[in-house]
Amino acid sequence: MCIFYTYQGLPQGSLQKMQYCYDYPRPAVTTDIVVFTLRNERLSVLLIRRARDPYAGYWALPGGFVEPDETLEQGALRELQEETGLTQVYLEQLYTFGEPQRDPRGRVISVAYLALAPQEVLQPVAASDAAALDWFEEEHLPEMAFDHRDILALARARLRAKLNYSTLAFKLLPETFTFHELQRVYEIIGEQVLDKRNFRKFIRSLNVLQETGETRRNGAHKPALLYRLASSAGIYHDRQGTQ
Amino acid sequence: MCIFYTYQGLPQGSLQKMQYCYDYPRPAVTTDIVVFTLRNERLSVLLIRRARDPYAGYWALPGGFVEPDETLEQGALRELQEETGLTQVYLEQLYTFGEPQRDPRGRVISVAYLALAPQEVLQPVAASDAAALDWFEEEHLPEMAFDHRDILALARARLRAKLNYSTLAFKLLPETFTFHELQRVYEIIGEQVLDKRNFRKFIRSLNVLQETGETRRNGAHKPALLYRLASSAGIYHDRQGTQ
DNA sequence: TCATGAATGTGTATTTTTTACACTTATCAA
DNA sequence: TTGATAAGTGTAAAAAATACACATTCATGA
Repeated sequence: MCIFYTYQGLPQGSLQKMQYCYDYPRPAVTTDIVVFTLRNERLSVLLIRRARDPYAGYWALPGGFVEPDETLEQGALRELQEETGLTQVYLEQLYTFGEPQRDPRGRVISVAYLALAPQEVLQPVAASDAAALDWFEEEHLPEMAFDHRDILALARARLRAKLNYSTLAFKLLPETFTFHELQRVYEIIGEQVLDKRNFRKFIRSLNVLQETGETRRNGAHKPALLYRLASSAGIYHDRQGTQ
Repeated sequence: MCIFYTYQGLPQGSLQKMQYCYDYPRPAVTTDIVVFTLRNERLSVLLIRRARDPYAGYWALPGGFVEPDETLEQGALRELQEETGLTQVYLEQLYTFGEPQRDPRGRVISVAYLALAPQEVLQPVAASDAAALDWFEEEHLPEMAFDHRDILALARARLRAKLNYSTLAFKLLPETFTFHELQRVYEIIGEQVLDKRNFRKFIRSLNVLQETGETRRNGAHKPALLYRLASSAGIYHDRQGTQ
């Protein structure tokens, strides 16, 4: 398969436009990345405004075609870097979307990824082509291209579902953080307020916190202890895994 | 994209072998299906013996190329039907495998599915090309082709992890079943023995059982009541989702 | 310097859930 | 009629989750 075909009899234009030929039709394969972060105490997703048809003017998830020699995850990371400048994100595979009609240009199968990062890491976004990139909160999503709204919805649901049996929440915080900041992550994603003492008990039972010894002064009150995620802590995937 | 290219100047052989040409290289996309069932109180997986290279003589998961006008799930079901005769199975997407080197013939991205069915539904397998198809227990797996061993391992882990927050176990039983049969499913997949009374409490708390009113006589003892999964019962995906 | 305001940090009692555990019942076969 | 076998049931103890209130530390300003 995967033959690089150079038939000399083809007109010059055709040669450059259609070099890759196969016995059977093949779908295009892309990655789409749902990047979540917390901004102003709101869960926000990074979208790109499409310049061209189809869906010109609509907003889309970052992503693009998978290249021949990269893994799917590498492809997702590369596209994210190229389109948004982001490099330091946590990434996990979400689901693969393959409805035949999901892209009007033809068959495109997309492997969707869920990405999480603290806002601090995401400053590069501001440096990019600002007009075409923006963060959106759940309640104020723009019109989205393709089936990207569905992908986003699944990512949101997955994030919420995994909160209680994973350490995903920590991926939305900088390296060191206070107990209260961590609690806010759980509250915002879970959309419910939590009792301070019970929350601390819950986190401690995970056995993944490490004291830094540092504190943070934050105003006219007692300073908060700073913690980090212990290096021994895994991600607790799937209660093992994915869905 | 996805152009049907018919350049008349090509030699006859080439025309039939390479009709589909694209601007950029595209991976092939396949589905692979991990079909689990319970046979003789053992969790077993359906494999196909490969006749050709690569991996001639090795065993592989059923699956194959996704066609242009079918969804990924339809592709998985079609391949399963073509290769094994199975039609009535529960199917859910597992994970997408895309290591560049996973198939020596070239770039092949595989969307893996987890399938479950009661043994009763799986009789067609016997009718198929018997030499090339077989069921294997976990402890006696043959040498497997490609990365299919990894796919199988992930499916096994997912199945076990989802037992306690889904109704997947029911998909391994016929329409009506006894409490004890259901308990055996949990015990076999979870690899632990369970207390009869606590198990019954647990299942009842799910609120998905419907009495049929029938009983099953099974030997020199009290007959067991038969139940079915209530039609109102969902799958309890993901605590919503996948990983 | 002292009083106030504001967020940090801690423990216990109650409720709920999970676990451990043993005997009676219905049927078949001898 | 008796014995063997799997079905079916309830309660007490332990563990986990929940509800709930006050003392501590610091900054600020009177």
